[in-house]
Amino acid sequence: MTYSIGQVAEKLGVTIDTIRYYDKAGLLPFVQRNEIGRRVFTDNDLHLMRTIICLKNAGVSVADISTFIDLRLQGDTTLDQRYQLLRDHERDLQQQITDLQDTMSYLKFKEWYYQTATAAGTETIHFVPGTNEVITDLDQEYDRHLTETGQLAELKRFANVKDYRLRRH
Amino acid sequence: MTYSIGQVAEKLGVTIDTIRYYDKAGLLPFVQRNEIGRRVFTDNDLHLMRTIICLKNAGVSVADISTFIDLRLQGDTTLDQRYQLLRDHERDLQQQITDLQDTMSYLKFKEWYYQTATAAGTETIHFVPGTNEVITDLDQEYDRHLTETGQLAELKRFANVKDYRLRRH
DNA sequence: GGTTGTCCTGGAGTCGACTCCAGGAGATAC
DNA sequence: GTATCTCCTGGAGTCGACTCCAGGACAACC
Repeated sequence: MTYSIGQVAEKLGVTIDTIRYYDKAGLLPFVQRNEIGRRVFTDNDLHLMRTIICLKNAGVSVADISTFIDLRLQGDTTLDQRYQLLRDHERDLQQQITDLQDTMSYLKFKEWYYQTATAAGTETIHFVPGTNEVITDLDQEYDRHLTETGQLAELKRFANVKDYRLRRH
Repeated sequence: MTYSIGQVAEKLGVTIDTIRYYDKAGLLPFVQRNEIGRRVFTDNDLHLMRTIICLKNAGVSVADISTFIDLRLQGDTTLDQRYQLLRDHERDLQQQITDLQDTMSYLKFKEWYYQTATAAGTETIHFVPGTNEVITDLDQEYDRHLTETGQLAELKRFANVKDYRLRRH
């Protein structure tokens, strides 16, 4: 079973141009051509391309993915290098996830800020009276809110957010 | 207490150029100038800039952040719009986190693939004998591995990964 | 009064990852 | 036999978010 570039694009949810761009960039050296010069993709090629797309989703640059593909072409002697490369990107990815979770907890704080302000009809409930400055220890009030609604414990259970308050900027 | 652009850059961990770029882009209309035209930042400005940086971390574009700041300038009538805007970005952010977690589980599968291949000294243990094609139901073997090492249950507990196998491409 | 340091502006350049385009070639449909 | 479709190439253009640069101003120290 083989596929044309259009069918592959459809299957993988990317554009034809993107596939050609990846090919130009050296990510698809394994793809064969037919008599009239058109690309012919096998099921195995699709497997590999899914790995490429996965690495891309993990935030790996096209240049780094190219390195990975080169290693693959060199055969079994590079197995360990490829493993290490994936491990490195796993570390990056974990960092990205943690960062986004931190951002999420800040966003939730801000949502609480606007919810309470909307309820009060004015943002000034969060300001130092007579000024336009936000109360400095609004954190503590938010903590009380989290405790009251039983969300604090849940938040603290987040394995990789040791102290959400430290991370909330 | 006020700060110069250099001090703010230091405090927020961004470059001076980035701050000026944000100012040009309309993200910092609240920042005042002194007699000789230099920017003067207050503690309150820093608060706001942290929110801006948080939104940026959440993947919000500069254009969208600009909208948020504009709404803020319009006062209390826009409180609800600002809340909705944050909610929308929370949804995006949750999607991003879920996607990264899926990518992570695929990456872990690939690591297992290379670990076992390295242990065997050759990648061919994952190929259909006599070919260069990956065994199609390698998934199941990986499942067995996860079960044996007690990781499957843990993986399934991931709230937002309903079926990690569906998502692993 | 010269050097150094931090700031200012407008505008050009960069980078990654596409995305689009012109011009052309086989295959298929009517 | 011509219109339509899908494919090909090289190369130019785009987009967002910076990043850098030239040329200049003020302040502070020596």
